[in-house]
Amino acid sequence: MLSGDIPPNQTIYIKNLNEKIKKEELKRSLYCLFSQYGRILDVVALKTPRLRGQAWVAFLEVASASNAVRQMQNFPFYDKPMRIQYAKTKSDCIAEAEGTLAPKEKKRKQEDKAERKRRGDEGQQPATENGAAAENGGRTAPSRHGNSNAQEAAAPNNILFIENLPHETTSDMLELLFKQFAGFREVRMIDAKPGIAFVEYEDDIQSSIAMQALQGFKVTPQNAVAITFAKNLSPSNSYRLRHALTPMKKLSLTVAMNNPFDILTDEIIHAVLDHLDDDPFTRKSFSLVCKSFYLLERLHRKSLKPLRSELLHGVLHRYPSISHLDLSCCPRVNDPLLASLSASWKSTLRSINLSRSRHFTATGLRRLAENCSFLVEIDLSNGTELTDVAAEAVAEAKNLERLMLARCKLITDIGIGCVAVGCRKLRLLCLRWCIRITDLGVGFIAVKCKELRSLDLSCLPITEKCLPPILQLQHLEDLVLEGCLGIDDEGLATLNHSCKSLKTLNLSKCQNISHVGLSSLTNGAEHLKQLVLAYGPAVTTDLGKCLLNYSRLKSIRLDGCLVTCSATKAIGSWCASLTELSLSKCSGVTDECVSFLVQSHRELLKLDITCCTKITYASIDCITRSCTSLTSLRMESCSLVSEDAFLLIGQRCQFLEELDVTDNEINNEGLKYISRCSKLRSLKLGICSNITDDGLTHVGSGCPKLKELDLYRSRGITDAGIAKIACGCPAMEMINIAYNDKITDSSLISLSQCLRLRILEIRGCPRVSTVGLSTIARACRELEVLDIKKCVDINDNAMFALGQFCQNLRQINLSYCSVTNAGLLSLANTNRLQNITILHLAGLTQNGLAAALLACGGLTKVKLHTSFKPLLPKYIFEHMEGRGCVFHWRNKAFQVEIDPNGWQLHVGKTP
DNA sequence: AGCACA
Repeated sequence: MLSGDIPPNQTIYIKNLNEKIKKEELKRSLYCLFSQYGRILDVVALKTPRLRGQAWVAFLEVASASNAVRQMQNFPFYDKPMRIQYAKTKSDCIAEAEGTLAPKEKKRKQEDKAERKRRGDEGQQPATENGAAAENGGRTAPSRHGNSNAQEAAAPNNILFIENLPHETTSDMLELLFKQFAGFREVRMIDAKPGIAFVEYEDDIQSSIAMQALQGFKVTPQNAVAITFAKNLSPSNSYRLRHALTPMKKLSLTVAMNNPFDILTDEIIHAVLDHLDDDPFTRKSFSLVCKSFYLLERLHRKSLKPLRSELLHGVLHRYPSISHLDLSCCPRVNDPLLASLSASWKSTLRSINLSRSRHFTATGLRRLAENCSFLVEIDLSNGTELTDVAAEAVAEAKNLERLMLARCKLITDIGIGCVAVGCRKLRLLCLRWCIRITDLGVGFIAVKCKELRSLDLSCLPITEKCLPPILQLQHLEDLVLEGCLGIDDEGLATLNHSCKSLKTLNLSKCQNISHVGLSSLTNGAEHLKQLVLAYGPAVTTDLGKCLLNYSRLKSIRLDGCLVTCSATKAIGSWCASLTELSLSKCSGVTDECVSFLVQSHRELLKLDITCCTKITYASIDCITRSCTSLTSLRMESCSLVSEDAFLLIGQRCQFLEELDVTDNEINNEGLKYISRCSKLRSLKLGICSNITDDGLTHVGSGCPKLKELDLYRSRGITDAGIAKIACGCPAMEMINIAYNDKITDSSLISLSQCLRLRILEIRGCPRVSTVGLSTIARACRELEVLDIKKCVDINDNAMFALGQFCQNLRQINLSYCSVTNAGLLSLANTNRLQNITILHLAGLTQNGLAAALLACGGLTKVKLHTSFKPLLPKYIFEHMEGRGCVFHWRNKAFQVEIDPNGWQLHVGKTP
């Protein structure tokens, strides 16, 4: 090791530091960097010819120093790898703390230094006598820096000296000003000397903070106060200053002078960072505050979602503590990359998402599983090329708790058998669409992995034969058997076990299971909370009665089922109340059913009655009367519900956060009432042709929290309505105003106030142009998804603006716009573009397209017109597909214009 | 490469 023969020491010695970094910054950064290993007593760095590029960090504990020597060895710090050893001698601050720093020793040290200096300087400086050299050096030092003693600032202390006060200032006035800061003690003024004052705080840090905050404060327009530390301290204060400050406090004080944030301890900053974890933008702003925040953020960062795999190599060393790696934006992840990341984050990596990545094999997975022994989660969904060898490699991850293998269609019972043997700690396993896995593999899993909590077996060719061991799992809470057509009533009747721990059961699309099978399967499942029976057999009275066995049931989804009225009456006659009920697309649901249900489930929070086409005003009356705490109501296409029903929603359901009334008869009066729901976050008003700007005005003034608004084909609206929305809903993240022919640039200009806008759909708005979109691009820098299909007046200039300002753009549909080669190419500047659709761009040539495709390095999905296929050189496809991009070809004919009376499009001929 | 505390 680099520490060589030097015995362990509380202090570490670091060399090969970047000599360009200023001393104070270097000390501060070292402090930040090393405080992860323990309490630091002092950081020493000097810029003298002999000592530049080196530093000492003194820890309270030897163990901290040892860890620092080992773990930070060669850590790239200001672009240079640090070389770390134990220090050869004891630091003075430690000797002082131990009470062993004798004055004698100090003197001896000084002499040593003088001696060395003399020897080192031979030939360059005339030799001087020992004592004289030492003393002289001490005295001349300040004058070298060009500061006379008289002008030199006093050392930081607890008393501030205030100058340039208006003569009429009283101590009361000053007290008011200075007592806002913690630690305030008193103001002292001298009658004979107007214009100055002394303000005392409890300690130097508190006085420093007040100084920072009030420096230059204008008491009157002419009197900006000047604050310095007081110079002539009373004897008691000067004693305090000499003895109360530990070396570390001195350091943090010097630091506080430059940056007020630096007086925060690392623990506090880490606690702040813990709360920022899921928001990349906040973290980014955080690390831009100052260099030490930047550094700490790097060290603290635990999750990473790189936009491209090429970028990953560069950050392997930058972020030493990554535990969660999301590679879902990286279509190409090869074995060497898996090997190097698993080497870098060997002891930290706990979770990795490879669900959208390809080009790796069992070899890479094996390295991952072997290196990262703390790995608990791997998402390999969509690994359609992965075989049993890959599953065998995954089985090396002995601590794995969550494994997602959805659509790994080549993996068989053999592969899953390896996983069962290797990963005994599995708690969650998703085998959805692993169509080669049969009863054998599933049964084996259930026998071996006793810790399983959650098991997804959707669409597997399994039968009831694999169920007995599954139902014996002691902790199983979540079982998904969606689309398992091999399981039927007859088979289920053979079961004699029940799973008591089961909390959620999903039997959607299980056409062969009726209430008979359901009760055999859930016999004794007294903790069942959620039941999904969507798209299954008819919901009959018997089924309804069967549900009565589960007294703790909170949520039922019956989407797409034929529901009889008597069945809903049975469901309605429970004593306990459901919180979530979905009846979307249930044919057979009438007002009578709904009324019955909601009257006995008054605690309902979420209700979905999408496409319950028979219900009317009466249902809405009943729902809103009974379920006043409703937070989500989805009722798209309930076309018999009359316009006055919507008033009731606004009057009675003040807690609504989500409302979908797409394709309903709602009018402005209804919107007026609905805008009383001030908690509304999502409002869908697509194809609501009765609403106009008046209605939107109400929404704009009543729903300040709105994040999502859908006005697709709500053809009564104009720019004036959008202006009210833009003004009243600053939190807006997603807006759809597609196919509204009255919308112009003016709407886009108003929407540019919504700085958090992420998704903008203006497809088929023929009157918007480059001007409007460029304004959006300049203002809404978080834009991720943009649909401008058929906006024929949008041209290259708008693309230039997007390329310049919208660095987060992920997805764009440009079909039928007036964009040409140059505009398309400029989108490559956004760096993050993954998904692009271009059918019919008149100004685009094959060379322009080829150049743009190559330039947009992060593309994962490209939708093009078939006519381009033979025109592009073959190597383009090879190259793009090699990078992980998938091409989708469409052969739609050129569509000329939008039918002003509806959404049927005239189909014209190709140009 | 270089081990100090100003």
